Amino acid sequence: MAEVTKPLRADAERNRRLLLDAAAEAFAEHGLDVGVGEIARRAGVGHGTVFRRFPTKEHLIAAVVVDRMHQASGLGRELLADPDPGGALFKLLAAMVQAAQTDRALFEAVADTFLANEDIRAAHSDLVGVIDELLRRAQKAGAVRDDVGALDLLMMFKGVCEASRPFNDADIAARQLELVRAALRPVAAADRLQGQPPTLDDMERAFPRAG
Amino acid sequence: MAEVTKPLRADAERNRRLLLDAAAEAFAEHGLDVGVGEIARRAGVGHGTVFRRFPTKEHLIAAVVVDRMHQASGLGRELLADPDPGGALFKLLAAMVQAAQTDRALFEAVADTFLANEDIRAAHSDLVGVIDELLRRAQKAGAVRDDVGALDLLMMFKGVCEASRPFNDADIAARQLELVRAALRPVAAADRLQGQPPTLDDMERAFPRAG
DNA sequence: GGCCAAGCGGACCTATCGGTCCGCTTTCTG
DNA sequence: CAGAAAGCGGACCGATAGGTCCGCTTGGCC
Repeated sequence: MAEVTKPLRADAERNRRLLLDAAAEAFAEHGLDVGVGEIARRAGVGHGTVFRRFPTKEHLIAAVVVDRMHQASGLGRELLADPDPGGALFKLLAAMVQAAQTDRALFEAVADTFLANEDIRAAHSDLVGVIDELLRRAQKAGAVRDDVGALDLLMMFKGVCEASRPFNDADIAARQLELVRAALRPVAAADRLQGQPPTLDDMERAFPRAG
Repeated sequence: MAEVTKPLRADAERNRRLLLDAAAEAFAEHGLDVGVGEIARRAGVGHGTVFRRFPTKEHLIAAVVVDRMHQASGLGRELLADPDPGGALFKLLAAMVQAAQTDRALFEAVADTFLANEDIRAAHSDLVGVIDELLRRAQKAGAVRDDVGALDLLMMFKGVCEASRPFNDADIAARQLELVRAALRPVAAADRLQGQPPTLDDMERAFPRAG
């Protein structure tokens, strides 16, 4: 996980970025099944180069995923300063939904096998942390019911992405997000959810550490 | 689309069922990427047999999907007689969520390329029709906000499935479904959704007919 | 019971994928 | 500027997938 990376040579670093971008683009267009060859071609490098930088294809995917997650948590941190707690939370969700519409394929990766990857786990925990802060702020302000947790939110977010993905239509995604908003409105005591919100531990259980 | 199928020979018909069941099981366990060989082995037939009955692997997948969709719309029709309109709607959704938790992989298929398959399209339209009836009943009874459509529902359903899938935990899925229920509660005029519910035509646009 | 179409299954083909290897080139350092 | 280390890329490999073919078997009908 994020070793002490000695600096790459200039050309190597440049190619690394080219590859990450090309990979993100290729995954967005054709799903995770695009061949490494196609990615290399887009990046304008030999496909041997891919495997020197990323030991396996999974490593490459993981690197792209981590990249995107960092973007999201970065935005989330900025939004912590937003004067409108409820609005800030939904701004983040909206941005994530939009990003996800481009990077559809990556969410497959996160969900399926790759949470076994330590880098992704770390980036994911970080993101959950940020969302948690935004959520608590929104709850304290009375903008969101207080019987839901960050993971509930993240799951609903994922739901919106997956549900609206095939339409590839921003309006439809926005409509679904609006329904999420409705689901999150404060409710009468009688309508509160049973049980506790899922936790990161629940996820750990669902994704046992590699091995 | 559902040609006038001349009856199969007895052994062929038996093998067809064996294959469909084996395929459903294999897809559930290992995702859509299981080899045709593995499916054939489970069914206890040679893998050449698979390709005689289903010209390509996609046809096999489509057949399994159609099977499941018919089950859902069948249940939906029964529920139309349920004295509690709101409850009936959610009973169907709950059953579908549960089924989807087993047949995770199949939903991939529906979403991605396979709505290009005519059989699936037909089964899907039928299911949407049933859900639409159940939904209108529930709306007329005041159990559900009336600014959502059947496809809104189906999308949220899909969202719940996808979101809770990796947890593989019925409680978590139920919790998400409860949040959907919250989203569907009647709302004040000010909180109504903008625009119209998505229609089957929107889907047609998103999934152009094969060609 | 005998004939024949329908069905069967596994050997086989081909394409493609992830991944390795090695001779050549580029960058960095002293 | 020169030598060494790092990087490069494409030929190559093995595995595995979906799909075809054809000699043999089986079930259905007169």
